[in-house]
Amino acid sequence: MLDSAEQKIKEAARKILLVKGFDGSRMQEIADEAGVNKAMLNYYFRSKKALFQMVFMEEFGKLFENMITVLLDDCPWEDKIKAFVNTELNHLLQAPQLPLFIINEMSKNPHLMEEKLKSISVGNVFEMAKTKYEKEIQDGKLRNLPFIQFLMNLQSLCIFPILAKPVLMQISKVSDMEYHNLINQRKALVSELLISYMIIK
Amino acid sequence: MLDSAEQKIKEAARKILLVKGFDGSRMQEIADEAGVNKAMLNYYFRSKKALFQMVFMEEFGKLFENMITVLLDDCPWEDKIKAFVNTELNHLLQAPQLPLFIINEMSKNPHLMEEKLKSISVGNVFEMAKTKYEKEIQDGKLRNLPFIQFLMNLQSLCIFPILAKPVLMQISKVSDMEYHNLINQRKALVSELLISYMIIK
DNA sequence: ATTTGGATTAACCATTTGGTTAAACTAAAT
DNA sequence: ATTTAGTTTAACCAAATGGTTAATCCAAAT
Repeated sequence: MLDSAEQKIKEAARKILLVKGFDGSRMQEIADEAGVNKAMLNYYFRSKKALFQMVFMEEFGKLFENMITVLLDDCPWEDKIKAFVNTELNHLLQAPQLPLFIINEMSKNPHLMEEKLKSISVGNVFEMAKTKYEKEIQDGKLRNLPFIQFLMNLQSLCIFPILAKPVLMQISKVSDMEYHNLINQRKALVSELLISYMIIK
Repeated sequence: MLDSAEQKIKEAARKILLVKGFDGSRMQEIADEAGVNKAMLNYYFRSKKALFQMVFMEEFGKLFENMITVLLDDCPWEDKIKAFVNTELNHLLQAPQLPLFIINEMSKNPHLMEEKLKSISVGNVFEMAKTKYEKEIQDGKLRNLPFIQFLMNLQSLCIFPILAKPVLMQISKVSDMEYHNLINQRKALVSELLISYMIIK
């Protein structure tokens, strides 16, 4: 059932936890949002921690789907960068709370997602992408930059402006809509910056 | 007095709040860390909120000192970028919890630092730096990129790898020391990336 | 020696919070 | 009609938490 109590709780928990985090969220608030009795949360999910971990795992998975898909695709790196930046920024514009949520909870408990990481075998994907990347370097098609640094650059330029939105909005005094436009502008700008630096012609 | 109760509380509060945030911190824990009775926190700082705001304002100021100093300096932009990246990354390596703390609490309450921002007149500094920047563009010395986008790139590349350390460490499987080295490597890499893109020769 | 005023403490309080439980409800199976 | 098993609810509980207060301490001023 799409509107079973369990589903309603899941969705309510996702909504509340993503915005307020573990410490900031209240079981009662989630129950209210779901429109069910508070005891139902414990009935279906045993504890606040278990409820949180369920939401965290699901959201954490989403964050990596995009990266994995694009990095393993077999198109030229120029296209790969463009595709990555576009899909990543589109995804983030629709779920802007996601990165702060992940980083926050990972900082509190770094081992939170070790199992999940293994289950989606991020390690393998990382290594495969790295191998492809290094092949291109040896072929003289990419600049000789450590893969991890390239990944940091890529993710930094996409994610940080979403993360730091409230800070950046205040210091640059732009409206919500203007900020949204700035992010859309970035799709082309970030691709251009990375490609001009990475691709050897 | 450097070790007056008030000072001890301040320092303990900074230490605890920076790591655990407002919701995650307990007054008792701060009191223990400071080695004073819990009632002293309310005696000197009225409430948890007031104590938090004091710490937040001070830390927030620190984050901008560097940016302001470097951006308003009158050296060539190539040097400016190098100086910015170096001092910023050095600062962040010593206080890695700072950006997450700021972004976190700003997301919860975007109006938290409006007054502080005015008191250090971030708006003015931003406009002055922007004017200088646009002058260089008109002189054909810098690429024609909106100032805010340049600032986003600069800050993203410096801050995000510090913010996302726990996530990046897990997916790339590097140790603490290796991560520290990666960040040190970035000082040159980030400067090079930005300079090669921005500076027109 | 006494007074004075800030600093410090232990005890206390009201509220919030995550979690439990026993009873009640419901719908399907017998 | 009765049983059964899962679902839902209200009431309850213990622990934690931010904050208050009255009493005490202490050093400097009188």
